[in-house]
Amino acid sequence: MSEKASQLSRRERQIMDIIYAKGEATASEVASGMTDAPSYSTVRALLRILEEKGTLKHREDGKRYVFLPTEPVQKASRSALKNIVNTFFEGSLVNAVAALVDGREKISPEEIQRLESIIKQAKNR
Amino acid sequence: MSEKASQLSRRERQIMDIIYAKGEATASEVASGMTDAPSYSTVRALLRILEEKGTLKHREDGKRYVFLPTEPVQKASRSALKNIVNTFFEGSLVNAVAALVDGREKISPEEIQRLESIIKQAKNR
DNA sequence: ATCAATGTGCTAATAATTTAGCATATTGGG
DNA sequence: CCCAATATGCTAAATTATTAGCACATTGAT
Repeated sequence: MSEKASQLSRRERQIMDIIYAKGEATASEVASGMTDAPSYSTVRALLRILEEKGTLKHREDGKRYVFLPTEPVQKASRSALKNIVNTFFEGSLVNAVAALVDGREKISPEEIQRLESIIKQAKNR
Repeated sequence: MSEKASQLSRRERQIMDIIYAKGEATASEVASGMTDAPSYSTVRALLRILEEKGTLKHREDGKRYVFLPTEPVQKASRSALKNIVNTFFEGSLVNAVAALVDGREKISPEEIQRLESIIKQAKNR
């Protein structure tokens, strides 16, 4: 289990999710992305805390700060998936995929094709 | 996005994960499942809070309470997967599956076979 | 039948999170 | 040139979450 991720508080996670989804974001973008956003000031405070914790970093774009995750999205996403597979699917990759596919109304032929090629690739490894 | 789930605090989520993984659990089982467990008393307090929130319910087994999720595991797992797909994979099922498969060292022939049949089923729907 | 082990219920203190406010700097438009 | 808009830095209050303690009930073993 990724200990670090679960150390984040409710708001902190919410913010990280937004930033991961967007790739990177300014304080006001983060605020806009929250349905139940607190004040701008509060969002900035949380961003600062996340930066202190090392979860986020920022670059400067003119006078604004653009925040981005310290941990690359790929690593974070795999760790999140692994958590779910362990929590809900007893570690079974296949069961997780089944749930993903079943959860979908319909899957386009293009998607089917890509799924098939993913499996084909996995086969010869 | 599942709003309810993200309302849970750090400890609350930790407990829910344990209970989802086990299906159901007593207070002491939950405590055992936590690497950094606080006192038994604390765990019980959290279980009570989760029950007040409606996230958990319990049945009585002799004198003990056995706690189980209000929301069935299937529903919770799909909602968790959906969250991840939206947060990290721009809503793309296929990309999520790719990450799941890539994240694995090796996949057994049996697993490959099951994956293939999952896709076959999805195809004719 | 008594005592240790293990359970629940309730309460209260401490720690962490969440919140907003004020001071101040920079930029672009009128 | 000056002001509104939008930014950051810092601080402190308010709310939540986390924690443990005590009182009491039940069960099983000696």
